Amino acid sequence: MGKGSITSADVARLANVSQSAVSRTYTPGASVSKSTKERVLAAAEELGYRPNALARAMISGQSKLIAVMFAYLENQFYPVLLEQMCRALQDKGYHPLLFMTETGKQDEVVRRLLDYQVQGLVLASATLSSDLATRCGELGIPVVLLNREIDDPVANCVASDNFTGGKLIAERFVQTGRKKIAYIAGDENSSTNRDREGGFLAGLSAHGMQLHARGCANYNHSEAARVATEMLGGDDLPDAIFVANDYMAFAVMDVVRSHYGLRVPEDIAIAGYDDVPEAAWAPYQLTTVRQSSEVMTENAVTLLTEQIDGKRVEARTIRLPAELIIRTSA
Amino acid sequence: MGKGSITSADVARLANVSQSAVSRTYTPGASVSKSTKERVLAAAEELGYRPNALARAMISGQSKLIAVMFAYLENQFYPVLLEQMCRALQDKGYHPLLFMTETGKQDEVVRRLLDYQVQGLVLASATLSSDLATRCGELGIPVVLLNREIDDPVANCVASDNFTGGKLIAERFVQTGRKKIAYIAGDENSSTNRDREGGFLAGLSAHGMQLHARGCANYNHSEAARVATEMLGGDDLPDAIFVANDYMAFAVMDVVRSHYGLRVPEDIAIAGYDDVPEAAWAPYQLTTVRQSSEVMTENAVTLLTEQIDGKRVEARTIRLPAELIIRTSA
DNA sequence: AAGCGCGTTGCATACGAATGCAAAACGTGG
DNA sequence: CCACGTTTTGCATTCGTATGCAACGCGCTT
Repeated sequence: MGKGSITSADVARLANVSQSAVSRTYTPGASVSKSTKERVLAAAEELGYRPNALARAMISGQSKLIAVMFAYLENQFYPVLLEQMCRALQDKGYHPLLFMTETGKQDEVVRRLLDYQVQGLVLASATLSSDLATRCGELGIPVVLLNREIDDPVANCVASDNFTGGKLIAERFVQTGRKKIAYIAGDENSSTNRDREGGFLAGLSAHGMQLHARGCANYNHSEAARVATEMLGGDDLPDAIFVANDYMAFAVMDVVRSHYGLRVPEDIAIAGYDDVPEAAWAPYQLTTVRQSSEVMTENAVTLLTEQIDGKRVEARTIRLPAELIIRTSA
Repeated sequence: MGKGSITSADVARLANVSQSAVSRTYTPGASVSKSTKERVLAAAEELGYRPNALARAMISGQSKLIAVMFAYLENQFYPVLLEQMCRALQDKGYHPLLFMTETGKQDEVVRRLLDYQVQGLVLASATLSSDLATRCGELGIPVVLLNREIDDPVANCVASDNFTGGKLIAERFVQTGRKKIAYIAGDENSSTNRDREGGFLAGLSAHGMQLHARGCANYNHSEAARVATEMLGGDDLPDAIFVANDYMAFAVMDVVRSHYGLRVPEDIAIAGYDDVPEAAWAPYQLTTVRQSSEVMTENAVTLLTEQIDGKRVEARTIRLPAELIIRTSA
């Protein structure tokens, strides 16, 4: 940097104005006459000048940086979310600083992210610790949890109505005459799993039914395959399985068909959650609950920017309506 | 920021030392005695002090920021790459600033990214313009192109040996007795497509064969489905199709089986490129060419950091060996 | 005890842009 | 032509940290 970079002072010299004038030219709403502005811009153009965002951030306290944390990107729901989040932030003039972090090493990561004076924090992947969100809240930087809810009053949450979503799947199973209904859970500690399972069980018991079998696969593809293999290994097979997300549901369907030669949905109905793009693909045609990543992103960014701009202080939780997408798998 | 933030001066006051001493405590290799270092760290701990990375970046010229640009994340190869890139950069003390950008709006994005004084630039997705890389090279910031090659002397490139990869697929088709061989291209302007297709054609003509049909789907899932539908609509069907990447190959397989009721590989062999995780899933079992995202990432980060640290000035191109992964689709 | 050298320390300044304040330029009306 | 109000402008300072330089202290030698 040191050598080649052109500073506002350089531009000022060339344009025969003060450094302040240059600064004001690039500050919307500042007091500069049209003529000096033009001269500054011409000089800037000639030198290839661009204001140093870091210096600007220091003095204005506006880094325009937003930290975005994900635990993993394998589940296809998250890349989509990330892509949209990125574009939405860019459009509003913010810049996403991306962090990937498994549970456990979060403390270090959060410290480093705070070093960069980020103005907000977006947390995705259901498995991130939540007292971390609390800590940031204390420091006064707005936090949005995506696809996860906690009762902490400092964190904003955007999630789909997982309870209702689970219930919709239960009703679908019941209506299509399924009797032996199983559930394969995601991460037991996540709010998404808790709510989806809660809604699902509530839906079943509303019709006087209860779970036939249950397993847990931690939102992991290969674990889901293993759990499904076990679940179908006995002789009292389920005739329907609700899998806590699409990504695991794909693994389950693969086991059901390839390993056990069973048909979906004739022998077993399968349902997932998320409606990732792959759920609509021919081999799966997965019945699922849609979580619109566009809508989630939009809401998250709004919550964040409102707090940054000081338009609102208290955190909010937005629960988006669950929409059942019926395809052939159930 | 303004209010709550604790500065090195605050720590200095509490520890009864100068601000310099605090700074030196956090600068590896600086001259501080053990005793003052301890006092500083104690005071810092008490106040919850952390050095401001932005201020530090300004003066040292080391922002420790790396810009990472992707055009899209739908093709599952890219999220995997991104995740690994992120972790690798984090491990080396760098922080990825993520930008999503379609071709066309790149200029604006690049300008904004340069404002943040990034120390390096990673470009992924085969469809990014390449004179952009040139421009950054001129500004003296190292550039690495992932999964794309250009002949510009300022840009580092890391890609698999796409030519050989394409050739391997051709040989596989020939060896398994395929006669009417088709190709579905990705983006015509991308080096990946050029090389894969080139290698593929070379492989065919080495056995005195030539292409039976050709279409282009721009690395896009739905376009691939459309192109496949057209290609199989006539009465002189191909008996093998090489699709320029896995992501499109899935769409093609879906059309082949669901829309036309043909069997893979009995009626038509299908091959892809990338070996994304989904290629190993039961419904696809796709024969493909592996590009190891770990190895690509590793090489890219090394190239970048070497140039940043000034250990090397000239750019390099690394071509990773192509590995044929044979599954049941071909 | 004086002299030398090395490891520490603080002072002052720099990085590059934003901004409060006062001075200067401008424009208007009397 | 002057007085007054309204922009425009520049000066100086600020953000938080790093670093060259000079001063300092300590231990060791002669």
